[in-house]
Amino acid sequence: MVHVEAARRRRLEPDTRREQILSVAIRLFGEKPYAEVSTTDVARIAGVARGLVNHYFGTKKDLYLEVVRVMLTVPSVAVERLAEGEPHQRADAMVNWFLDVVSRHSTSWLAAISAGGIAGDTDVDAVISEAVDVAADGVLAAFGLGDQPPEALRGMARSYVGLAIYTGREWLQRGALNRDQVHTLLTTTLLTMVDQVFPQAR
Amino acid sequence: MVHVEAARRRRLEPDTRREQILSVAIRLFGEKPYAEVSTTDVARIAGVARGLVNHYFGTKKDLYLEVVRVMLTVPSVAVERLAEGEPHQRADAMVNWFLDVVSRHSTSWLAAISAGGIAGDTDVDAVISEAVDVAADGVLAAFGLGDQPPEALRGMARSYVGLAIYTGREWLQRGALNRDQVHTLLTTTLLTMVDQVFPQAR
DNA sequence: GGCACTATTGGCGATGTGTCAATAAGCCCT
DNA sequence: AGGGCTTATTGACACATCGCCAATAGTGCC
Repeated sequence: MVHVEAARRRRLEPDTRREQILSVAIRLFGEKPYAEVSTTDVARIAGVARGLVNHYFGTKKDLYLEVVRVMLTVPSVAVERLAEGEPHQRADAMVNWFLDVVSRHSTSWLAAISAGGIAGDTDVDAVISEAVDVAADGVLAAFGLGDQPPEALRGMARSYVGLAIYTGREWLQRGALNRDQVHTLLTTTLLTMVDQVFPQAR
Repeated sequence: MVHVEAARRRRLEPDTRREQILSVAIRLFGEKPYAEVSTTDVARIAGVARGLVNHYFGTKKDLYLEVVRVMLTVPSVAVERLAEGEPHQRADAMVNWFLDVVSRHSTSWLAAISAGGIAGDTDVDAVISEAVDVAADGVLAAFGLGDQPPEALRGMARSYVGLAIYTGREWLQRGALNRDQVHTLLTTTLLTMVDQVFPQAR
């Protein structure tokens, strides 16, 4: 006779348990949109009572914010290494780096990006906006505009990042563009913006 | 003594009632994000039983889709009028038209755009994506590339629209850019893309 | 004025979420 | 080894929202 264990309750280190639940949440939110993932699902798959999820992460949205944060956390590159050579080379290197990162984590990246607002949700927007800020500052730094940039300049850089994001989706999600096309589009526009647009925001 | 009417039930034409409820929904979804608007709110403000909302619009998301559709429906311009003159003039006219439309309906436009996915919700994405398609086709038409464009070209045009959207937010929501700066950014990048990027997608 | 059509209501059942007191797992100390 | 204590974990309660549907009552028509 098979011995059916009554799934005894196990007690883990808070950090361990927290991370375990988080990994389950990352997987689920990567598969289905926010509304279609219930904390009950997360708890059940993690083999845990639903109350525990709330205990560790507070509200469901808090958990989701944590997930998006992780998904958008990108191996921060040594930006200094990009800030070398001709402008054309810098743009090329930066775009390549972006495309590498994005294509490597494509599914989770797409999920996180298209989380752009739980229909305008303030908190989620803030998290994404922060990630965009980091990327934009990276762009500016690569062209030696990194220290104390005026707000307008940062706005323009963020716009460019927005273009990169949108074009990335066009490549990875829609499949309307291939990597080469995305590459030319992004390098070309980046160079024109650095040359002709950025100077307008002194 | 004040005569307190017992709010008698009133019977309207289905079309009228539907539109009345829809207008309330448009207002509410323009003010708060999706999750913070309940069909109960909509019904109460419309002075109607909640069941009626479901009766006319089906599910809550269906109602929301309808709202986003209306918000994104833009006075379609006579594109032909944009397709005149030098490329620089065409770009200028197109960007100006976009900025006019967007600034006029700024609040509802922002709400609809930042609805970009109820965290990746498929249906909402489809509606927004459709609006982007229309705009992208407009861009192509303005430069005489409108008939039977290859999919890659449409993808590039959509990317540009994505840039425009993102830059618009940077202007109207963040306030990091002023209209002039947005204008130069969009015209400059549009011209480079038409000149140097679009040709790559034959 | 009565009747039929149907717009409108109100309540039921199901699902999901946050909270909190009760429970028990596992370590420490004797 | 065993009893006690900390606290990780549970389970249930209260509340909100949603979709659905039979019952109700305006309103125009004969």
